[in-house]
Amino acid sequence: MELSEVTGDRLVQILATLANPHRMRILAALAGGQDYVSRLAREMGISRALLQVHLRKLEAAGLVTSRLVLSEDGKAMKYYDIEPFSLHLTPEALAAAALSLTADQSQGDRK
Amino acid sequence: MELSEVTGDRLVQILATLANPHRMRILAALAGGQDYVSRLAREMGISRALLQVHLRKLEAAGLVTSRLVLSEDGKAMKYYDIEPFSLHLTPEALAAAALSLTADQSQGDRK
DNA sequence: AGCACCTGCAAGTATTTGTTTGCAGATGGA
DNA sequence: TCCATCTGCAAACAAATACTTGCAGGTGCT
Repeated sequence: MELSEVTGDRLVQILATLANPHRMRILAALAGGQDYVSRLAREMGISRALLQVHLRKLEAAGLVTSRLVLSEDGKAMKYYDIEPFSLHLTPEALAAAALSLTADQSQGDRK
Repeated sequence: MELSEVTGDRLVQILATLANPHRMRILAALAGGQDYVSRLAREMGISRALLQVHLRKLEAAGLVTSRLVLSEDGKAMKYYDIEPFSLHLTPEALAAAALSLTADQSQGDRK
């Protein structure tokens, strides 16, 4: 995923997702290879519930992908992989992205 | 500012600061040249108080710098400039940054 | 003095985000 | 059956962020 391919709103979402210690560690762990939820939770020393919440955010932001895999012994395991990305943040790049931010509040109507 | 120069904690701070529509627009505006608070607020159509809050965050993250300038007509204006940065975010780069995240909670003590 | 500019900040509230706890369902093996 | 493993999620609470409002101080010009 490249910076030029994302809208301003999506970039905000991606950055907000990356801006969290837990999620940064999760990505770091997955950078070393795919893993499934329970094991990853054990390795990181955090609760499965908490990990799941963060994984959902990461997936919503498109930074990781998941797939359900049936292990040899019949257990259903959910594996997560990193979705490669390369975002080169510079003032100019952000300025370009800012152009595609949705209106919302803030602009146009000062009283 | 380069990615290799910042710690994981600082990277989290920087990303959290960038992950906001207002701040992204502010950077976009400043990318076009320095500006002072009141004028910038007018151009963006947001309140000065709100702008100041965001500018303080941007400055705390080291993304902009400020200096007080006395205009010809005696008014004290606070000018803000962008502090150039170039952060190339990739899974590997984040994994490296994650190594320098401070301990806090999350790691080491699963019960 | 009154108005138009410039600055700064804190208190209070609204909103969003993060975390825990608890429950539920499934499989395989002892 | 009971235990260990895997999954999922929502409700409730805690904490961090965002935003508004209101006040205060300054200069210069009419």
